[in-house]
Amino acid sequence: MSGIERQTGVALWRQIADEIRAAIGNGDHDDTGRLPTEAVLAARFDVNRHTVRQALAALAREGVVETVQGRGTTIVPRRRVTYPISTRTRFSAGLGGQVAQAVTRLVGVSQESATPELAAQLRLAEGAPLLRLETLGEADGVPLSRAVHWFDAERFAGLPDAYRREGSITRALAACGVADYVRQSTEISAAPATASDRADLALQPGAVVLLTRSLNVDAQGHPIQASHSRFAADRVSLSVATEPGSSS
Amino acid sequence: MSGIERQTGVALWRQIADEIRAAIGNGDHDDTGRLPTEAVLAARFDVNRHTVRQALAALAREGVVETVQGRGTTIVPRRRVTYPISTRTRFSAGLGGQVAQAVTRLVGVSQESATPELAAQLRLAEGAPLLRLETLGEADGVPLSRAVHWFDAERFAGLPDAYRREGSITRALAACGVADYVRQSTEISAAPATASDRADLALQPGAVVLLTRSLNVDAQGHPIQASHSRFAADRVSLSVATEPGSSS
DNA sequence: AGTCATTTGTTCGTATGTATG
DNA sequence: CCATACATACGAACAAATGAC
Repeated sequence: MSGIERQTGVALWRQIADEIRAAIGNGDHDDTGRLPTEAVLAARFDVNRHTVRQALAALAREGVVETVQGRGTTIVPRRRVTYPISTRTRFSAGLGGQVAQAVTRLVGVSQESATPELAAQLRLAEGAPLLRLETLGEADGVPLSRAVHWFDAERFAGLPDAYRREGSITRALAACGVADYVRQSTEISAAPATASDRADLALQPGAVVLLTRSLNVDAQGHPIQASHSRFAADRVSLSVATEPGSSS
Repeated sequence: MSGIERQTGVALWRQIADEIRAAIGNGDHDDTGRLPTEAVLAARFDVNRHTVRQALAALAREGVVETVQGRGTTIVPRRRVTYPISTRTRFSAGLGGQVAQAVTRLVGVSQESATPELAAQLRLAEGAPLLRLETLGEADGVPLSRAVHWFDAERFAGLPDAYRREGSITRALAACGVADYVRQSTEISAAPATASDRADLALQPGAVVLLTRSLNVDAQGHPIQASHSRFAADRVSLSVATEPGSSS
């Protein structure tokens, strides 16, 4: 069972590159961080050595591995940031300690009318005006997530200006009179990265994104913010603590 | 910005198929459930109509769309099962109401020694004997998830037999003296489906899996079960409720 | 019924990419 | 490096089915 298939529209060298990248991501390698030789890989995947070389060349271009003549191919170490999901979910604070600098940048502000789904979530009339903020989450200069946030445009008219002043949604909401809010629900799925994901998050073709749809409510339990986030799955994992007292 | 790229090792028709599949998954289509004509899609992606046809043919083979001569291509309605993650996470019960029949099948039992990570999670000595159960979760005959569960082999020696009698981990644990348990933590990530994922979950090449690593503890807070699960991302989404009183 | 525009299905040929040995 | 076999992509036709008039 070599695992790769022909005539699937994906070139063998790319399938092999994807398998090796996934294996590296799962930590399936010995302590040396050394990949098997090209001849061994060619035998394992049941392809010609040329094909393995093409796969390794692609991974080297991505920066996943490094190949040196006479020495072999070694894995370039990389780590995955864990993003906690709890009642207190906030982007920058959640990454604290794992990275030197976590920032969210505002990349777009617009107004649109509520779809049925968003209206129901935010308890507004269908078609009600919504404020739409697009943000890019980065850690140490590496893009981690792209998100779209929707707010009641009437209640939060001053939010974009506040965001530009304060530099975070939490502080911008505080400036708009929301002293506190909690994450009520999060729905998580995953999908292949789209072309715009690849552009915004600097991903390779074949990469995967983690998708979340979440709702934040204020202290009175009234919904204030609906969000759709897209995380680079090879750089982020989500952590859910399900302890009864997790609200503290 | 057509979004697709040439010479990436992924055939254009497959990139287009992936884009269309993702768009359908995101609900980006009008109410008619009708796809644009081949000519329109060819113009949008800036490719020949043949190439679009190849992409649509692949999606039709997957069952995502249906094409009729003279009429066009329509989306085959499909829904995604939502799997709730909470302190009370149980496979079959969580899907109740969404599907007619949810079952977990035991597909493998073996014994192995604890890795450092598993030993720390289960509070056992490194190398301690572990019971390893592999299960396949299905809903209405469609495979949804594949999971590996680890238990202390000494404490739960009778578990495999109990599972075969009872047909569920929850009831098997009850038979082993664990009247109740709760989900303590869940870590979620995503990755391209591996070859064995595709085989076990009947996935197409290019499919994506949602990965969870979780820990269950008994009423005294002592860890009893560590699990690694792999969900078919196009058939399952995970739902996290983060309400303070969600333990009920 | 028939006509028409629209849309998918099929068949040529040609050029380039992929994979092997 | 080469030669060979097959997959991929394009272009230009024409055939066949659909739905509306």
